Order: sequence, then C-alpha cells, then structure tokens
Amino acid sequence: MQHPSLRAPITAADRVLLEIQRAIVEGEIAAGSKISEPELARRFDLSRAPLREALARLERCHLIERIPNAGARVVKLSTQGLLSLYQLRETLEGLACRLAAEHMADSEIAELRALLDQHLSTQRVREGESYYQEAGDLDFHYRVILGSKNAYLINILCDELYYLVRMYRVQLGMNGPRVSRAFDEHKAILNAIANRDGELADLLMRRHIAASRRNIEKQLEQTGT
Amino acid sequence: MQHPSLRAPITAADRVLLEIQRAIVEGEIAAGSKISEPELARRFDLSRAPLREALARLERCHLIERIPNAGARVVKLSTQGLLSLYQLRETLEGLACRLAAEHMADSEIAELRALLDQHLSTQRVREGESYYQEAGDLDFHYRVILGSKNAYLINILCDELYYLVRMYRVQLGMNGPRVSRAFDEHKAILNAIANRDGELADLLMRRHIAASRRNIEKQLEQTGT
DNA sequence: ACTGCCAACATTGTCGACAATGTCAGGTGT
DNA sequence: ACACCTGACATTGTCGACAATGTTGGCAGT
Repeated sequence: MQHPSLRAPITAADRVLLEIQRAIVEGEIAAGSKISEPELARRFDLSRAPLREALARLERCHLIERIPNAGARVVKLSTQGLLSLYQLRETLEGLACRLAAEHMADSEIAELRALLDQHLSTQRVREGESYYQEAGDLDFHYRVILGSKNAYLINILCDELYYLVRMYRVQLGMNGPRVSRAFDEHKAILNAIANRDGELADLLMRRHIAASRRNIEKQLEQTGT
Repeated sequence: MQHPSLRAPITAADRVLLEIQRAIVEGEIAAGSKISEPELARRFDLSRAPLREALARLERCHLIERIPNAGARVVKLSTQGLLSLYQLRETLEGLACRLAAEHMADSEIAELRALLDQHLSTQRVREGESYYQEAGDLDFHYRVILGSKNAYLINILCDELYYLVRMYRVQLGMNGPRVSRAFDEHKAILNAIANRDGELADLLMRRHIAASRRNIEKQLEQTGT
C-alpha cells in the first residue's frame, strides 16, 4: 500500500511495465490496438511471465482491457470515458484536498508553496514551453493527494487513475492551455489548505478539475469522437 | 472494465482467487499472516503461475500486500485502515447515489424497491438471522453503485474496496446490528433516487455509511486495537 | 452466391525447472 | 556477551515448453 516508485527492488516486470506505460500514454502503442504477448516479449527481450505481470498491472491502471483466453487491447479514448474519469477525479481530489487541509504538516505546506513559486518563475522564463507546466501541474496534484495521508485514496488516484489522465492529456495535445489560470487556481487551493479550510479547498479543487475537464472536452470534440 | 462475475470464461486462476478471497475475508487465513506461494500451490493443487495471477488480483483489492523478492502478507485490520476505507466509501458511494439518481432507469428503481420489500419481509420472518441482512445490505449497495453507470466508480467500489469492507464486517462479527435502522435508511435513499434528487441521495448515503462506520468502530475498540 | 461446418493456426493459460534474491542460524572475532 | 560475517536454506522471479482455448480461412452443401 505504498507508491510504487518507493518500492526498492526493481524487477524485470517493473522495468517493462514502465516502458509499456509510457508507450501507451504517449500513443506509441495506438489506443484500441491489440496487445500480443509474444510480440511484446520479443520486443523487450524477456519471457512472457514478467510480461504478464506487467499486463496485470496495466489492467489495474485501466490502460488495457483483458478478456480471458482472448487477449488484451489498449483502451480507447472516448467522451464517455473522459466524463466518467473526471467525475471521479473531482470527487476524489476534492476529498484529498479536504484531508490535506487537516493532515499536511506545516513543513509540507511550505515546500508546496516553494514549488509553486518555482513553477511560476520557470513558466515566465520559458513562455509557451508547456512541458514544464504539464509536469508542474501533476507535481502539485500529487503532493496534495499524498498530503491526504489516506493510503487507499493515494493508491487509487496516483496508481490507478493518473496514467489515464495523462493519456488523455498527451494524446489530445493538451500542451499549453490554461497556464496562468491554473497557476492562480493552484495558489488559491494552497492558501485554503494553509488556512486549514478543508471545505474551501475541496470546493476550489473541484472547480479546478471541472475547468480542466471542460478544456479537454472542447479539444476532444474538435479532434473527433 | 466490467464486473468480474460477468466475464464468461472461468480459468484456474479465477477459481483459486475466489477461494482465497473467501478464506481471507472469513479469517480462515489469518490477518497479518504470511502468504507462501509453494504452500498455497500445494493446497489448491495447481502451479504457481495461476496462483501468482490470483495474488496480483488479491493485491488489487487490498487483501494482501506484496514486497518484491520478499513475499506477500495478508493485510492487518486497524482503526486507521477502517477510517481511511470508510472516508473513501462515504465520498464514493455518495457520488454513486447522486449519479444513480440521474442515470438509473425507472425499471431498475422498481426492482430495487421490490428487493427492499422482500428483504423487509424475510427479516421479519427470521428475526435475528443476520446473514440475510448482511447479504441484503450488500445487494442494495451494489445495485445503487451499478446504477451510477460510471465504469471506473463501479470498478473501484465493487472490485477493489468491497472485499475489504466485508473482511472488516465479518472478522469483527458485525452480524445482527442496526437492522431496522439500516432498512429505514435504505428506504429513504431509494426514495431520494426515485425522486431524482441526487443531492439528497448523496447526503443520505453518506450519513448511512457514517453510521455504519461508527458502529464498526465501536466494535473494533471493544475487541482490541 | 451465401451459410454453416471443419481443420489448421495463433494466442493465451498452465506447468515444472532454474536463477536470483532474501532470510536465518551458526560461528568467529573483539 | 555482543556484533558481524558467512554459508546453507527457503522463497520469489524468470524461463522455455506443453495444453487448452479462440480465431480464421477454406470447403461442402444448399
């Protein structure tokens, strides 16, 4: 019940999992395409045993769907799926914020504030360079989630849902939008947490994610169904 | 992304998964005890490959915890864990209720009402026989969750969290409490859903689960840490 | 020409053995 | 007596091969 990056020993299954996760999230393995165990085993030069272990975990984070005796497919992105995913995110990250306002140590809050200031400056320097914003946004959300101190909540958001979130953002080209707006919203959320106002932090986070959802929905409609 | 009971082909890993799940939930395999792959393989008379597949899914529903190269242990019940679990349940099932009020078909609502009436009568007949209450309560919650029509939400609650919920209830001997109260609360929730009042249904479900949590917490404090 | 059956193929599920890692008891040195 | 090292043991991770299941193309019958 801890974040996988913390688990010390790295096995072959772990390595191939990270590679396939990245490949799927970035679209290198196309959404909706079939997964062939023998093919992937050759490609990554290992046996099917650790590969199947990796596939089990990919299913856990909703990146693939398996049917017994029939194989696995990469998930397809859809408006319906995006809506379901963000409905959950709004509720869960709202809860995370409320709990973070109760449980985060003062030192953690200070670090988070420092992080935001740092992001702000790098963002001004590299105007338009959106990768930093993307990574920075994730970093902020991760810290708040971890601040909730609820192991199940952390597991669900960080290990099971966020890879999918990233997949939607990357594959729909969510590169440089909402930059300054998002920063302001992050700042407001942080202030609410610092004031130990869980209710407000909850509300602000839900709005923040709802805005993000509308942003992606717009993009998805333009791109096609 | 569907409830496992719907997946047609049943493999050896599926069978042993169900058996071990039951054994852990009912305490036949003690909480906190170490899991030995060779031992379980002998006990269920199969090879370690499908067993490891089953263990991967047990980890997914938080019944065991694995450490690479070191083995797996059955989870230990704790007040902290119970609190974390129920914090999540309150929020998630509240959301499920709100969505169910929006998405459940009239026919589904009618079936749910029939189910409640049936439970009420059997409960009156078999006063004190708590198994039916336990099963009936789960049945009610499952139907509401499924009524949300949110695949991710359904997956998290039914496949990842509810085995643990049952484990707490069974091992703490939550057999016959809160019977009539719970029925009334279910009825009120159903009415809110039938009236398409998602906000009220959300609130009532949260209260219902909070009451259940306090009930179990009391039991846990009496039993020990 | 179309439908239904059938056989050959490819893929997934399972198995037993080997390699790598972790654990623990016993011994040694201080 | 205590801490550390060491080596034998047990367990987990990985591998290649076999069995079971699903899929696909071709053939026969209507």
